[in-house]
Amino acid sequence: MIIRINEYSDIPIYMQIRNQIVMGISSGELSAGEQLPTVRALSMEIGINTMTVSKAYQILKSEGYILTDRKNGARVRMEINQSKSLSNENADELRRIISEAKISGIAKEDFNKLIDEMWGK
Amino acid sequence: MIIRINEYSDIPIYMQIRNQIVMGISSGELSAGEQLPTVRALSMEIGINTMTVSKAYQILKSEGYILTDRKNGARVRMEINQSKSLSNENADELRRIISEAKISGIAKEDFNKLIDEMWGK
Amino acid sequence: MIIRINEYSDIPIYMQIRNQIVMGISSGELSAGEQLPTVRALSMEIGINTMTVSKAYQILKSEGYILTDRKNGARVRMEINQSKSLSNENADELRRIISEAKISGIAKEDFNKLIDEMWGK
Amino acid sequence: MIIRINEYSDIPIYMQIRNQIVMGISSGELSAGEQLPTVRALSMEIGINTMTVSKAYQILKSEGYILTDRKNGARVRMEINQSKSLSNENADELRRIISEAKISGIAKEDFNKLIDEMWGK
DNA sequence: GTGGTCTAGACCACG
DNA sequence: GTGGTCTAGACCACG
Repeated sequence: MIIRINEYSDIPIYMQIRNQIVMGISSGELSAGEQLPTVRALSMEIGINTMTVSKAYQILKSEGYILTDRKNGARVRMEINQSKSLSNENADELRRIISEAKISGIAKEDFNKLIDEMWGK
Repeated sequence: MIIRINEYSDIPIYMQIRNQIVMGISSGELSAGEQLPTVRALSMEIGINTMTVSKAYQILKSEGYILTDRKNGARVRMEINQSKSLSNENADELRRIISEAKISGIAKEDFNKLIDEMWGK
Repeated sequence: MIIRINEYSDIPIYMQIRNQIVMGISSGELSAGEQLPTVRALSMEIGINTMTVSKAYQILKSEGYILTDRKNGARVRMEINQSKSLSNENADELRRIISEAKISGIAKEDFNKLIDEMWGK
Repeated sequence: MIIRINEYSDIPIYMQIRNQIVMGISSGELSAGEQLPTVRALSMEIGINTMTVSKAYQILKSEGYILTDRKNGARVRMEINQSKSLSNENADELRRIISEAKISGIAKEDFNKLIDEMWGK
């Protein structure tokens, strides 16, 4: 899995890493139980500090997406907690995005199509 | 229109103001041409620095949502640019939210229902 | 409130800080809404790096014990979530401690007295 | 006696082994003088490095819980030192746990009941 | 002035 | 070899 950092983004690097790994898990690009690159390997690959990668991994761990053990590094968790609901933050964000979509003149059916595409088959 | 600030949110206050005004425009609570409160009035009402409100208005202006002139203060723009598409940032955010929704076990039809509710009739 | 770091402890410094603040809240030494020292002030006071203090505060924040805002720094949260149960980790620790207490020959009534003292009137 | 290792726990494996053996002694599952499995046998059984098991046994020996000799391997000590008091570390941990229990809204009588259950009849 | 982010570099426990 | 911890120092956004 390739992580791409946008150094000009307002989103902190550790959060970009976190987000891309979550999206990789969601898309199936990273499968349950799969090994993630080591903190050192990933930090060298994308040219950032190990602390920054480590912070991303710790967030993913605290969110229950990955597990780390001392021997093997980090792996995607086999059973991720299925809350079956959006976090309040994500719900707020979604409301904001929908508001902006409506103002920009996107039709409801086009927005639905966009969601379908992003969700995947 | 009432603006509610969460001073402990990770979202900067100026961005909370900006977001709520955009959502007000989108919902129709703020209509085209409608006068916004002055920077001074709004800052007093929500108990924050005028600079913070001013920053929110500047962003809204640069995004094309409002117009300001010295005489009349700020007003909702009559014709907001209808790009008919999401910004790259919003598209990225939407992808992230959908990813997290999928991992959390939300069914596609339930997500669609949520979108419908948020979008409004 | 005075924070004391034991540099020889196996417990990481950020965790010692976190623990002492939690105990301060529990004992009432830190009351709801009370201002915590700034990251910089506390790090200077106890002679450690700001990052280490910052990590302690971030953990306390994520656990719901404190709130931070950009203007005023960190404060004890007014309503802390009342789960009314021990975490699994704390329950495991408690079981281990009780086992060791029993082996060391502590009588049940003496252990109860110890709990009473620690709990406070 | 069955040892269960959680490879993802923050508690080092050697400490998990140490803890479970101490709890086994405390509960009576391991009786005074009873033979422990050899380092080699236990390490194979739970699928970990012999060094890790060896470290656990060394700690148990230094704490006075077991005796080792080349001929007979490790055995539970006949008379374990009865200090009749908690170690400083355990007392600190207990204070921390009680603090968190109080904050989480657990009533004193419920905490006492929990202690009773964990202590056993 | 406040917390948040990031780096370069170091050391350590674990296994 | 792995992640975890910590430092000294810097810069930044927010308000």
